[in-house]
Amino acid sequence: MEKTSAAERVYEVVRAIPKGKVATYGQVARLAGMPRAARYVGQALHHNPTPIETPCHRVVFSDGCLAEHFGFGGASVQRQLLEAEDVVFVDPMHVDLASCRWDA
DNA sequence: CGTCTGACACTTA
DNA sequence: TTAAGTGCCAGAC
Repeated sequence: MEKTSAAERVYEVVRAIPKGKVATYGQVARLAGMPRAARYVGQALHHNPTPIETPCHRVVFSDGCLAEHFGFGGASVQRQLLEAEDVVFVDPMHVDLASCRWDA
C-alpha cells in the first residue's frame, strides 16, 4: 500500500489537524499534494471510511462555513463538535478562521 | 471508451 | 462588494 492513494493522503492531513483548529478544503488539498483538487477532498471525506479517526468536522469551506451535506448528522452536529474542541464561531454556521485556521 | 457529476476554490464582471 | 462562471481529480454509469 505504498501507493499512497490521494484519498489516503487527505485522511492523513485531516487527522493531522490539531484540536481546536480548523482547515479549509483547499488547505487540506494543498497539504495532500493536490492544490487544485479541493473538490476531491470533499469527496474523499464523503467516503470517509473512518469518521472517528478522520475528524472531517474540522474541515470547512474557504469561508469557514460548514458543509450542509455533512455525513455525521448535519452541519448542526458538526458545529457542536467544533465548539466542543474550543473552536470559535462567528456565526451559527461559520467558524472564526481568523483565530482557528490551522496554521501549518 | 466517453461523458457527467460531485463535502470546493479562485478569477473576472 | 457581491454574483456568476470556470477549472481540478477521481469515480460512476
